[in-house]
Amino acid sequence: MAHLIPNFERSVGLSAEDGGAIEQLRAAPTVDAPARSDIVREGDAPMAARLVLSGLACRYKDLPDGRRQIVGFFLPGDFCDLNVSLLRRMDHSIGAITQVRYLAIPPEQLHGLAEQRPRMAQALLRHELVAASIQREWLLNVGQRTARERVAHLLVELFVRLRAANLARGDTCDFPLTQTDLADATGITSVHVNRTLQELRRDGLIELASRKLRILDIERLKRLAMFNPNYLHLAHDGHAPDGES
Amino acid sequence: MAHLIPNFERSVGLSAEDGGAIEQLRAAPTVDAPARSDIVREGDAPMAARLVLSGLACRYKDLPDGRRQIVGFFLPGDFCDLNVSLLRRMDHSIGAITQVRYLAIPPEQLHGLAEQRPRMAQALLRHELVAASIQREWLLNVGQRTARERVAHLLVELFVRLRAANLARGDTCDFPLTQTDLADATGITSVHVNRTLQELRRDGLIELASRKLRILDIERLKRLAMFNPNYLHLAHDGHAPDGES
DNA sequence: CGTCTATTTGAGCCCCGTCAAAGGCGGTGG
DNA sequence: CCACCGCCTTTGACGGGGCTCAAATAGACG
Repeated sequence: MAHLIPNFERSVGLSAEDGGAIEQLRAAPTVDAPARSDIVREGDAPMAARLVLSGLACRYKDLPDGRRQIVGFFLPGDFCDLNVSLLRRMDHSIGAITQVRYLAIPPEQLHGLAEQRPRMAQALLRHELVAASIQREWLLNVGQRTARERVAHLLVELFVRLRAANLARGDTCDFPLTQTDLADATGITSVHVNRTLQELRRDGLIELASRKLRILDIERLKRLAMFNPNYLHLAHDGHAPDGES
Repeated sequence: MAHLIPNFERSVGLSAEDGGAIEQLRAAPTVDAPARSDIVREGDAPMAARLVLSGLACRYKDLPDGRRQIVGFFLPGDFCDLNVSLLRRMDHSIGAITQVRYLAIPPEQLHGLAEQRPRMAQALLRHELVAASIQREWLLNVGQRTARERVAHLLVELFVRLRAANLARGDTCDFPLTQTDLADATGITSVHVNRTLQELRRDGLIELASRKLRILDIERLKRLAMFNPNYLHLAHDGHAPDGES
């Protein structure tokens, strides 16, 4: 587990001197959620912020008749619902795709941490801003791109994020999403996701089988998806604290 | 203009005792943007947070080939890009639908305010969380609902938000959006928006003409749209400050 | 009263959804 | 080691919701 917290540090832009903050976080209880279980349901009262240590989770919303939209994925190092104690009811659900291990951080601990360590608070806020930016790109994806472009874009995004989290090796990464998951995330049918994936395979862009994704031609895939990495804000280039560039 | 800042206070959940903070905000320069102009372009370095005083603005993203997705609307009292100084480049654009008057608040002023007045900081954070929640509902809207449902949902949301901002009279409100705007916000074609609006009119649900919207049957419209108001978090029911309910 | 933008209408068709069933694959137990 | 089971993937036929292209009409504004 030790290697997973650094993953969070990087994603959040903390340097080693903030290690003490990390130590405090590790005091929070670790929880395991089985694959395909719900971690939080819409309508619940928010109980804790969650820091994903391992596994893949998603945030989703559904309609009374069963239609379901995945609105985001949580990779190891990602926070769910950081500031959730400011709102009374959850407006979305969180589900585990694979088995998920996470830290359940009580609101008081989070508040205390934020007050003691302003840079930590800033880093957490930044993390939320990036999440909101990704949400916007998804809306563009679902609203404007064709099925091919949508699937390609999602694959590229996940691959880039997994690589940034050190969870890819070369051009390959684990890929636990089913085609139904991809369908719910892109707003197309699982049947059509299947045909779209076959096209991408036929065009020599990807390999995808038995939960492994291999990107054969990332440049062509990015062009097809009109992928502009800016929205991920991967470079930590905001206000560099204390003048260190 | 005096009546517009209270509109912001309510939307953000501040009580009268925070009036001093409001006064400080009014020190920021007021700017007018002409209708149909861009206020911020994707790729710009973020310069200031903006508090809309009057008019209607939107946040949008576009693709290299011209396709465009509106990802949110800013009503009077709404903040754009509150914490934008934490990210180096804008990942989206902001455009004025009508003429828009806003306060341009420099980052330093905002930071100072947040430090002096923790309740203000909390209120601003809450505002951002609600904006993120609305984004998620939009993704559900565009990803899962049919054209009829999408348009109905957007109309209900805008009406409810305008009413909450005291910008509706009875069942009627100003509605400056063109059918092209509605199309860009819902991910359908303007031609199809037109036909969809005609259906809603034929079914006795709305009247919409010459920039005026009238809701004839809000309950039926909500049912059609599967509108669940939770996501707007309109009741200020988070941490009630200092025990006042 | 001309110009510009927004709305409306029509015809044709294609992308993607629906429904249904078959096949593959991993896990489990006998 | 095989048989079975559940889930996921794949395939086919068909239909329809929404897109495209194009042009006509209606309003807004000077």
